[in-house]
Amino acid sequence: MDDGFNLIEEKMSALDDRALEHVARYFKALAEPMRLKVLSALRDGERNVGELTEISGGSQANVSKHLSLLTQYELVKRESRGTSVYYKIADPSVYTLCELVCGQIGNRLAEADEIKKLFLPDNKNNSI
Amino acid sequence: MDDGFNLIEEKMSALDDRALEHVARYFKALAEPMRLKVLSALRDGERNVGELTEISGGSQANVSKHLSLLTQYELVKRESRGTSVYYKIADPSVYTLCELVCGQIGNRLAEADEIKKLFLPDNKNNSI
DNA sequence: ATAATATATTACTGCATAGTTATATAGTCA
DNA sequence: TGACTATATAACTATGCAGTAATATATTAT
Repeated sequence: MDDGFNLIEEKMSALDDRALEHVARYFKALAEPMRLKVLSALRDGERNVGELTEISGGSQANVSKHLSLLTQYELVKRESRGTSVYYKIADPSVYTLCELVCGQIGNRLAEADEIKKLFLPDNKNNSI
Repeated sequence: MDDGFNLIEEKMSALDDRALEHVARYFKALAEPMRLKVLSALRDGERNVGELTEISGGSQANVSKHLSLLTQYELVKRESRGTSVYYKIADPSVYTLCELVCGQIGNRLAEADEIKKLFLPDNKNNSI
């Protein structure tokens, strides 16, 4: 009984709750279709808010809010240039995450294969 | 203008919304500290609900609900044995995801390093 | 059958947040 | 300066969901 509790306590000490919350928060940033859409649009390079709004099909206000959140979580970087604001990926390894998830889902879902391409390196046939 | 719209439309066609929602849903499953705790507890092998409840420090009902969700999303597998129900990881690549995120956060947060170990292969010093 | 234990589920509360509309801020150009 | 454009923010609504308390279901043992 006592030993059992000690073992548990060790586990708990390792599981620093504050750190776990950070990890969860990061996943949460990726847990929104619209944000994934924005991130996918940034795969080929920077885009300003207007472009992202058009590409995503969302409202300007909504896209701006999502970009604000992504900036807070340091998934994207913000650069104001002239009257526009350009965003770009802060760390490309975010696409590795997306690919992994697509791969996992792809095991049970055929449709996931299509979006997997979105997070993979350049298609080469950007014109088509 | 027309060409611009076509380019956008191509992007949109590629971004199958339904598929994006699946990816988002998967990330959402990982976007909860308690669920991460449970997944981390399952790293060394299967556990029943009672053990997971004790390890996580949550209530039985809450842990059960999280396990139900993780089962739905096929992150864990459920096996009823006797009066207990045992859960185990459905696909170990979930830990790759966690490690990646810990790595990204670790770049800005020292505390993330500790939990990174939780998602890495056996510590060997399980007794300590 | 009854009791005891393990797990799941229901009904509920409170909080976080996605999306909208309207407005504010900031940069550019006349 | 004032008009114009791009982006951000505020106030609001609606929805989802984490957590709790109580109850239901199911398995085992007596």
